Amino acid sequence: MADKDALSMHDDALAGRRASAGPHVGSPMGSGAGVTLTDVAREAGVGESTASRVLRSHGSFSSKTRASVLEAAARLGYVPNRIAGTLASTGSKLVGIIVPSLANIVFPDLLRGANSVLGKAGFQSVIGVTDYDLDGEEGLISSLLSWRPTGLLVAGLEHTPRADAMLRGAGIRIVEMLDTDGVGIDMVVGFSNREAGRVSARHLLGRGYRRIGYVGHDLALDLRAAKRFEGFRAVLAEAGLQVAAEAIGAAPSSIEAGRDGLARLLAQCPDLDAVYFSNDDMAIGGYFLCLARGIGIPGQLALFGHNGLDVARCAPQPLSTIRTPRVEVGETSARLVSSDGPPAVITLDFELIEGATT
Amino acid sequence: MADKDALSMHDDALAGRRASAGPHVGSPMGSGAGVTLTDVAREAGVGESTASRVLRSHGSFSSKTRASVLEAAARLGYVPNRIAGTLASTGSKLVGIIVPSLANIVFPDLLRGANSVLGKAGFQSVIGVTDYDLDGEEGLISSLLSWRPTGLLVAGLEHTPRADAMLRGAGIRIVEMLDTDGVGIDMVVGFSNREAGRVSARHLLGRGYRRIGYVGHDLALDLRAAKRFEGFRAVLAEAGLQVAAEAIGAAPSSIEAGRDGLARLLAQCPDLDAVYFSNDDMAIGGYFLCLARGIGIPGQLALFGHNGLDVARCAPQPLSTIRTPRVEVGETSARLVSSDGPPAVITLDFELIEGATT
DNA sequence: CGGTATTTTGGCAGCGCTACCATTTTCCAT
DNA sequence: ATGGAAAATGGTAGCGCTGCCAAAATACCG
Repeated sequence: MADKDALSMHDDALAGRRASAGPHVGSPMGSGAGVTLTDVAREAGVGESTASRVLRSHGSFSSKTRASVLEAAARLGYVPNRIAGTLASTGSKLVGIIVPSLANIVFPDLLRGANSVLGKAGFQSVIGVTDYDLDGEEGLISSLLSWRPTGLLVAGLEHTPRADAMLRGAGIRIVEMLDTDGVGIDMVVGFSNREAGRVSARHLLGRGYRRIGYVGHDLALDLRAAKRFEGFRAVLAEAGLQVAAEAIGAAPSSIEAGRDGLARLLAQCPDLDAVYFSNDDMAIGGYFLCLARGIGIPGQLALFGHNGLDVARCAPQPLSTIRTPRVEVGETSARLVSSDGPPAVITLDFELIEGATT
Repeated sequence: MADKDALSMHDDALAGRRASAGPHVGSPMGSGAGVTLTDVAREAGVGESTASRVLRSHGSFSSKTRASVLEAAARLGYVPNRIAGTLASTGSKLVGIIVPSLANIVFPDLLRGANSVLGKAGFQSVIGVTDYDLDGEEGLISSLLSWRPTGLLVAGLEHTPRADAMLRGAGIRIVEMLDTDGVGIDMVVGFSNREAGRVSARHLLGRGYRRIGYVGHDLALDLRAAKRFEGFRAVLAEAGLQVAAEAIGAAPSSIEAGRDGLARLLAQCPDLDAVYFSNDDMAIGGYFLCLARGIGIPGQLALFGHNGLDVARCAPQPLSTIRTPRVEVGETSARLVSSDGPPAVITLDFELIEGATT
């Protein structure tokens, strides 16, 4: 860290990374806030546009000029004003990301994938959290749009009519993530939750389980979990079966909700031989309940989750579940958001993990 | 068919959303993108500044004017351009948040707290992830600063000299989070990790454990974990003891790393009576190992973590740990970032949770 | 009803930067 | 040298909005 130019605009594409001009750091007084391009240009004895070109490594300039501009910028502690830059140019180098929650690791995973790719491409992520509220999402969309982002990544395909209209009319790339069961606005990156539910059901049926229960969280809010459950029941129905009992909590998914949900389910219907959970958090809760009560897994009761979290993979008995490519969805979405191809739907594969709980 | 309810309700919701993709909303052509305040003003038959005042509910205007401006804006699908607004005014309504990682739920928790408070106050969060790299942090700081945020929230007190200089010189509110063991730049919100380590050690000693091991992750990167360990060892030293053995992995913390770390630790030193983990993820990994191997907890081996995660609280034997106020730190930081008081250090309490593993 | 408060309103100058264009300088081949 | 192409450079018009100020409309008072 000893030797980058103070300018350090972070975009590595910029020239000047190796200029190593400044003898020291810290600007003379106050700081770089307030130092404008005009100041730098004057200090370097060049025109404004020349300074701008150098700082952005865009266009041509002599290496002499380059050096003096960089030196002046470093000495003054110049920090470019991207707000002004964005207004003057076109693309904003901002990408909005909207997720329903940050409490479930699934979404931070998504963010992580997206942010890492975006960062490398010189974009900044602006986030919005809807708390699973579509009206809240509508507000966030309008709010994010006002920053004139290059594109918007949104979890889910369902939106209010107004949100839908805003997204369509925004004139920017929209990527809807994590769900391919439906019609997208522009780009869609994800997997089929319905199919995941189907695969889960087939797995349980294939293992011979017949008295199957379901433990889930609020389905009116988590539309993707609802689609999984739908696919799950469809397969059961094809086999002439149905879910023997279900416990659906009103709270968001959590380990505790899974534990309590399974307790209620068993109270209501003690002779189940397998339980499908809305996701791994819930399933781990169920698993903990079984451990606590000495319920044999999978002999007495089989457990199946969804997502493929670390905690599920590392449990004494690895949880049978479906690993979803959350980080990859984020990465792919980020890659697409600045592309200019035609609208597309990208379906990524999920993976059935045959753990030790089925 | 008894279970049809949940789904049908869900189906309706989906159908409704999809069906009513609005007849209007959004301008005749293209869309709201491109519609400027000037357009709205012209359409409403008022001056630009009047339209601006109405749309911001700032200043005075007749209710008649208000109605026509609002109507025009709605009809044209006007979306204000905050970039231009920010450039023209002063405050940016953007707040930068820098965290080392998104893979550990601790930081999403922090983000969640901060973002929820910020959102309510009309701010947008712009995030940066350093991957525990201080040089990366430096780049992110400079990058975020270029968006002229109202303030910056940063996890941790340690920065490169250059980053430190940039933060001091930025002329905006800086809040350093999650650590009060050191000197801050402006505001600090967090708790003492060193003290948390001390409290943890005292707890173990108080329960009579004497042969204590440590399982941690890369301490050169996670400075806060290092401070905890330091406090922990200090108390042991005061009691004339020292850590009997330690296993420190090079990878970031994870359940798997905790499991493997404990395995190595036990291989190397089988007669421990307690283990202190760098955090709950690691501790849960250790717990799982004990379950798998049939190691009695806490009889044979006691486990102690840090953070107070859900998974630790809900385990069959709740983990003994320290609950840290992560969300609160985020909330408090967000509240402070737009304040104008003098610099301050706010120390929040952590809580010792006497679980069943010690 | 005149005259002074008060409320509304519109014009316009930037905010800091980039894009475009015109100009100047440098570089070559002749 | 000498014209012409290429490289460098500087001037300047906005980008869309807000803040300031003066002008216009309305309200109020005796």
